[in-house]
Amino acid sequence: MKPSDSIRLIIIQQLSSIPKGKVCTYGDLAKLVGYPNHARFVGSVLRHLPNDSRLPWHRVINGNGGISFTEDSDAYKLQRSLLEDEGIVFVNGRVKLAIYRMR
DNA sequence: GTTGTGACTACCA
DNA sequence: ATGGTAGCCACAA
Repeated sequence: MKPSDSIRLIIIQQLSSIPKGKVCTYGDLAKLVGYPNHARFVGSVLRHLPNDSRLPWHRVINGNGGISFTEDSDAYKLQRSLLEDEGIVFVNGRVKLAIYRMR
């Protein structure tokens, strides 16, 4: 088992603890699990998640408060609608500040 | 080894 | 606000 595998597990564990209606950034998530500067790695972990995973991957957004997909992509539309279903409001492509962020 | 890549960030002009 | 750049670091080729 590679060291990065345990990081992966911790990231997934933290991810699953994000409550509905809240979101977290890649960088913050990385920092939460004790690995600052691993924002990209977090993204990489999410990218490799199985499609049937029940993890709330959609609650992870970038540091600008937006979705890290191009606006015309299917993934963008999916993530956004999932968040809006949880009551998260978007303003100008960004998550509205009042609801944005956990902890 | 080396190189290129990315669901990222922080800075700076 | 916006665009470019430079760190960042695991991973795949």
